[in-house]
Amino acid sequence: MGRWKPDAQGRLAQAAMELFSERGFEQTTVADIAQRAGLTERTFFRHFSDKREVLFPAGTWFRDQFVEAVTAAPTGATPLEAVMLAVNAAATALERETGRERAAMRQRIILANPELRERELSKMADVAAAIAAAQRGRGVEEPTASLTAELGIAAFRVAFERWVADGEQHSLPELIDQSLAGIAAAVA
Amino acid sequence: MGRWKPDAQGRLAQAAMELFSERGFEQTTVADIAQRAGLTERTFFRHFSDKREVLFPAGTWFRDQFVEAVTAAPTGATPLEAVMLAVNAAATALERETGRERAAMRQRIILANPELRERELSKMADVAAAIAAAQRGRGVEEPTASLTAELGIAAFRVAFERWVADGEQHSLPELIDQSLAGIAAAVA
DNA sequence: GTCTATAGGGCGATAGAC
DNA sequence: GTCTATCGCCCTATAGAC
Repeated sequence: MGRWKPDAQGRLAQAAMELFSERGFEQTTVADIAQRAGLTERTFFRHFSDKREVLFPAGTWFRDQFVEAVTAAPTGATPLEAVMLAVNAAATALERETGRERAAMRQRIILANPELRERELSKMADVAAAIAAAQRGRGVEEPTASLTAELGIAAFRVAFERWVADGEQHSLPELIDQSLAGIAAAVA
Repeated sequence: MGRWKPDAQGRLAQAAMELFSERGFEQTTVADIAQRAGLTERTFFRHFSDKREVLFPAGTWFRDQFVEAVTAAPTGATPLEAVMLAVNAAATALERETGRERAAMRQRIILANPELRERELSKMADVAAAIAAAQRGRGVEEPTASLTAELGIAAFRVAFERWVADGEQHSLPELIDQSLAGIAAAVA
């Protein structure tokens, strides 16, 4: 046994989720979170650059799912096909690793607060930029690289919102397919 | 002449743009902005809910350009056509009312700071949500309403970034057309 | 207009792990 | 010895309360 209890970051993230659910993001101070995790305020800021970031402890994991799938797409795949593969891969990984219940709880917290909504949008924009860069790495030129990346993120966003809605029965990859089909139908 | 100099909000916005350009967003305090505008810190927060908002003094004007154009689209127009009309109308209005130079300066400030980038993304997400609502008002069903809205915003975003880039010669509506054509080509 | 709580950064001290 | 996680205390600016 070390001097400190293990996984300080995980305990902070867990405590934050609980407190944000119980009394809301605004009504929870960083000191509250740290206290519940058995740590101090100062330590919180060593693990997370700001209070919102505690809801995104996965770092670049999510973004990496997209980037790796784009990079691994067959050489013959069109730019849009590469993005479609990536969105599907990321959706499958998210459903497997996080699960619908936890994703829905996290989404409820985020939607309840404008600051958290902003941070979520920022993370998705980072993903879009990373996808565009990966596309350029496969030889796709601008503006196609950015446009297909934005298209993929748009499809993901719409599918995700439906996935976490009450009463939704379909799996995330199924909803992604519906999103992508909807885009194709709208443009046709 | 009234008791106060006119257009307090405009003076605050102008002072903020200058100071953010000169020394950056972080290095500028609200007190600095208020002082340059000849007002107090307290007055700043009566006009803008937070420090970032001073870069978005137009309120809902920008969003309204999209919504009005979607609502005014001919009944026969497809969902995507309605969005295309709206994006073009908003681009034309922006180029006319703001101009490329001022838009580019504002964009430089925003890109230099993550907090401002987040706020910008949030505003664009508000526009997308408003477009989707206007589409539903025309009888377009989900998820098509949201997907076409996201598509339009994606086209606008990519075109806008090119427009404010150094050395760009095309007008914003021209770049919008290229974006929309790029989407059609990628999906075809 | 004044007062105050909280976010969040700077810096140094501490005490394990190695 | 070095490295790293934790804590303590100081500070300022934001932003909301009164």
